[in-house]
Amino acid sequence: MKLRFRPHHRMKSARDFARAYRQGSRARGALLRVVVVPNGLEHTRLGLSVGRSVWRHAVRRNRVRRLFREAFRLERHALPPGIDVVLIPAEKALEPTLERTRRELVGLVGKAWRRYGEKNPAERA
RNA sequence: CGAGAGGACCGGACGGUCGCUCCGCGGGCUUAGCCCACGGGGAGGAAAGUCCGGGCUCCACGGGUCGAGGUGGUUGCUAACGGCAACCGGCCGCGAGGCUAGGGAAAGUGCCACAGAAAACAAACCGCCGCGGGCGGCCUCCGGGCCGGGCGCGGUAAGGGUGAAAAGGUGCGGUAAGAGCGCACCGCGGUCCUGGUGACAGGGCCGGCAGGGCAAACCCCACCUGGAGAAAGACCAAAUAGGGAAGGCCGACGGUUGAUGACCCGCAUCCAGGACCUUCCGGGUAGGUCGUUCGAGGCCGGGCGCGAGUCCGGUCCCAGAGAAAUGACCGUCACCCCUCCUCGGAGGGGGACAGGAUCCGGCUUACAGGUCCUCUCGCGCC
RNA sequence: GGGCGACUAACUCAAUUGGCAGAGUGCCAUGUUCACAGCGUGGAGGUUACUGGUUCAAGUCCAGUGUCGCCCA
Repeated sequence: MKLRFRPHHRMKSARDFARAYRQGSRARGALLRVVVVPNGLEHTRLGLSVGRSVWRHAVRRNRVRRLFREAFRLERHALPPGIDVVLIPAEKALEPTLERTRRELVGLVGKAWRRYGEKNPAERA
């Protein structure tokens, strides 16, 4: 199984993010807030939103982004296909580790995806 | 050895596994593209702050003056600069060196609180000194003499006091007391000479002294500046709506009896018109491509220059992302700290400031640890 | 990426041309009341965001740094 992360695995337009925030279901943990929404594609896509309030310095902010992306890359096949996943840091001044982020990512996406099914029973079929 | 001054530089190294991106070459497929394999490139000295200057792009543009903003020793360097170099002056340091917005206050305006007599036209509070008349006290050889405080007129700027600042400083002479009043040295102003491209420096002569500070207050002088900024700008260009042109179709109702077929009705053709169809054209949104990395470029050698730099030759291609890559997890070895001890090992911990977004030249700010060179002062030894 | 602004007592704001940093609310003490509120009296509280410079003197002028906020799209 290839653990690739290609450009088409990334949410690229403001419309994608707006749809996720408007229609998606959310879940929150110690490290992550996640938003999930179906995207009508066969694969799962990732969106990152790491703002300036998390860390003032770009190096620290990039560290958070890169760890989130790495966790998504490694766990992509454990997630439901055909959804958009937006990851947002849960706290300011976050210093995540890869192991914790991977565990929390899988758990929270599953939780949010179940919530989406309860909210939209028709689409689930 | 200790204490310091200046400058240059580094910013862990190597390897493994899984990934990202660009370029080259080859291959495959369902061929605007996607995928695979191989080789190569992939953050910084500040990439940062955005404080200056330029390249580049678009807009505006006849010239001059005024205004506004900026800069401010001189000479150079540079594409340019508020940068840099060398030099000059001032201040600080025993010194190596450091700091320096450092033009003009005899163009004008303004400000100088409090204190103080007085804060800029100069003047005189306490003083000091002289003269005048009067008062009191003491002495007396009865002529007067001495002392005291007060008043009036005048001299003075030494002393006191205030202040950040009060009409050069020190010394000697001089005087009723004083004062550049006179003299010497220092300072200052003018003028001439010499040296220097120059800022300035040195010297001669003359003048007894002109005159406060603030221009990062207004201002004057000299010089500089058109505006916007890559989200600049150029090109390609869906879907939908709308605009224009041509053709088709309709022209049944409706068209001052629309025109023609002499006239009327019908009919035909044509015209106007049309909410329909096709094709084309231009504008233009989403989206895409370019701008976009070969450049005031790096390295090496040589020439010129004290230097900043510059010229010549050789050589190299050295990040180009785009919801935005340069990452994640390990191992080994160096470096630093702590603990243990069989003094050489074992165990544990640590490594700063910080991430390109159009590109350069500077400035400023942040920074663990470390390397090298030159110089100064002190102590000791030879 | 580019262009601007603000920062003064615990809070909200003043401070002329540079000349002793103030006001209201709040806080503390005290009086009044059986008690509380209110009112009266007195008082404390400041590195003027920070670091330098100009000046005799800086909250004010100049430069740099930090934090917060706004605008362009």
